[in-house]
Amino acid sequence: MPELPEVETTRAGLAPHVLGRTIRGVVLRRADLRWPISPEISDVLPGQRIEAIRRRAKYLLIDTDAGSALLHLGMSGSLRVLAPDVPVRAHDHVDIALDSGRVLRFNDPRRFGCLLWQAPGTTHELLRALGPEPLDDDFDGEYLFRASRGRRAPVKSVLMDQRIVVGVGNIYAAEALFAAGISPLREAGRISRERYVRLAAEIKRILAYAIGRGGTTLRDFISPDGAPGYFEQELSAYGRGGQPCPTCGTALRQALVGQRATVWCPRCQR
DNA sequence: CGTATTCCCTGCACGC
DNA sequence: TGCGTGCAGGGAATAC
Repeated sequence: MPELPEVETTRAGLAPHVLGRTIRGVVLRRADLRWPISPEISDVLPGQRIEAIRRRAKYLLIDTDAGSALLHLGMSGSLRVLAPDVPVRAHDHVDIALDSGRVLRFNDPRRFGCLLWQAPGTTHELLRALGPEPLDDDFDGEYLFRASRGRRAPVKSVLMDQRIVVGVGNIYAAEALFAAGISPLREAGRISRERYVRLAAEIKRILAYAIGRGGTTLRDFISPDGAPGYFEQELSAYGRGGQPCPTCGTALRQALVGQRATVWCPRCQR
């Protein structure tokens, strides 16, 4: 389940292997992902040089002068740089062969991911309405406070709304709310500026920490075992429903919020 | 407009 | 052992 930290570590791990490389060819084994893979991936990419690899929200952008590949890992996607003779496995949908002799391979069992095309100088429709990056300076408590005025939805749903802020998925929403002492059920429009300042700070802290951890697991990006793990041991709330709160020992509660499994401490989070 | 719900897909953890 | 069932989840699409 790639969340923002996993996407960022993927970007950073790929960069030294793909920057400045020319694409030799593309092999498409299966095109029906979330949406059909754009034809430009096969038709335009070969022969192009990779000028940059960027991240926006949980999307990766691989830039060339002819346009950009826009890729989302969905819930189960992974990108690895491999020697050309590494056998193809189940769900290896796309290979992008590089002039280094290596292959950039996209695997996605559940096919919730996508691989689309963004023309030069344009912004893809999927990226247009996105909110700020949580680690950028324009995202802070004051911003969250203003963006949430009048919103009656639970704060967790608002945090996970990509138009408000990108890249805060189920895991990190749960962890940040726990760290900030805010109940995920609380009406977003009724939370004080002060508490949003704390929440924004916790979001930044936890994401930055996870990116730092991801970086260490991804050092060996070429190995077949390149999948980044989360710091599962270190999660305080996510996936721990029924277990004692790490702070006060009260049993953590679990319920659906916006159709997402949600865990919180009824004592520490108000 | 904001909010709630549904759906896409496969692997895995269960229980019998 | 093997099957069926339910769940997980990002986020667009749809329904209110």
